Amino acid sequence: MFRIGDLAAQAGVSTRALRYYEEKGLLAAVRSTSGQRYYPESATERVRTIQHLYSAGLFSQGVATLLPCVDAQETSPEALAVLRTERERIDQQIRDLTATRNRLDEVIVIATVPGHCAAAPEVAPHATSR
Amino acid sequence: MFRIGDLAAQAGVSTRALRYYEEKGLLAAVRSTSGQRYYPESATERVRTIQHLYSAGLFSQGVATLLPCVDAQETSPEALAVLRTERERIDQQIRDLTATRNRLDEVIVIATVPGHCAAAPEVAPHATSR
DNA sequence: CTAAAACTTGACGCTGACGTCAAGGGCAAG
DNA sequence: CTTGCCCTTGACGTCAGCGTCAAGTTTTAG
Repeated sequence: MFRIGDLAAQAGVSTRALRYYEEKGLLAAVRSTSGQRYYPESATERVRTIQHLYSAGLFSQGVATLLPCVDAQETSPEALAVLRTERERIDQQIRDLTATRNRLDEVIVIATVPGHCAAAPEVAPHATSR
Repeated sequence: MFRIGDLAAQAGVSTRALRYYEEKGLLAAVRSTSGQRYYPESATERVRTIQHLYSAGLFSQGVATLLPCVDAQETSPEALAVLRTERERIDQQIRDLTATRNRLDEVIVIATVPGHCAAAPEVAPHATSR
């Protein structure tokens, strides 16, 4: 059983974040008689999952809905709808990011390759160096 | 030459956003003697570019640095560093998002396919229905 | 000319995931 | 027992990209 500081160190987040997750119903903790939080080993993994979902653009509400599915394999029909919606959103986001990345790559190539040619891709026919 | 309301409608953003972009040095406007803003046709495209960069996770400062490169093909060495840093960040973000999407897909499959089997992928050998 | 619509600057509000004090309580070591 | 670190709740602060209201000016339509 970890104390909050240990879990924070393990998972690489702040104790404030962990209390915030509890407040949002994302992360439960066993309390000692004096009120101190204790977490099982599995909490580390759960915190990482929470972080992933957050960084995928979900809000606390969405994370709260999807967490039971992701780690307990229990999927309510309501959650399934959220799953599909979020999946689509993430997929779209990936497409947008890929497009933006390609544009940046183009700019980088133009900036680094001296003899650049905007209109013609100028790809080597069938044999590149190495 | 568009007025601010026209440009907002064309680009699908608010007038507030356009003034904000100007404040951040992302979008210049010609001013009439009375102070009203006028934008060239090309502003529509520029606004879309700004939106793309924002949605890729850049802050105003980063957008301001990269904009001259993206639309004028002038890349300072300072900007090139930002380009590469942001490109890496976006690339990492794409990898993270893809991983998260795959996890969601897994949950969706488990939730929708009745006879699910966690350990074995159970892919049909070489002939699926339809 | 006049009224409505669109524009101006200025400034405060909002949202979300925390950061950061503040003021106190708990607990193992010497 | 006391020192010192870790914990508790509570509450206000932050940051970024705008939303929104206010009060006044300008442009456009009839």
